[in-house]
Amino acid sequence: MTDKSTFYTRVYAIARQIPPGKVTSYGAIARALGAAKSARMVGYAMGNSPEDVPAHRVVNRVGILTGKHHFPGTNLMQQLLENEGLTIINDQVQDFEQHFWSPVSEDYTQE
DNA sequence: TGAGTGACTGTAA
DNA sequence: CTTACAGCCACTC
Repeated sequence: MTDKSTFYTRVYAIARQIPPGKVTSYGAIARALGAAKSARMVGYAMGNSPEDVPAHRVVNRVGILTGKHHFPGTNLMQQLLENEGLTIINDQVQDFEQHFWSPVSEDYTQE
């Protein structure tokens, strides 16, 4: 715990960069860190993510709130996303690709 | 030190 | 189209 150079810390750094009203996938964050195969670790890291990390903006590759059960509330994650202006139906983000935000795309120029 | 686990992803049938 | 299986890395006990 004394060393913050863990993989988790890097995940938090990316998660904090997620703008409001946007969502991303675990694989996208993992890929941004250069460890695309460690997507599971990303989700696992979210379980220990501090409150300053919008973990509710992180979903799986299909836009489903896979980690909503890890939130204190039953549907808190969904409520938070809806509060961001997103539409959640059946624990799934509607127009996920439309609200998808890539952590690596921040270096790219928006078209 | 070793084995187990996981908020995932991609490919196959 | 849907369902199933295997791989993968980093962390904890």
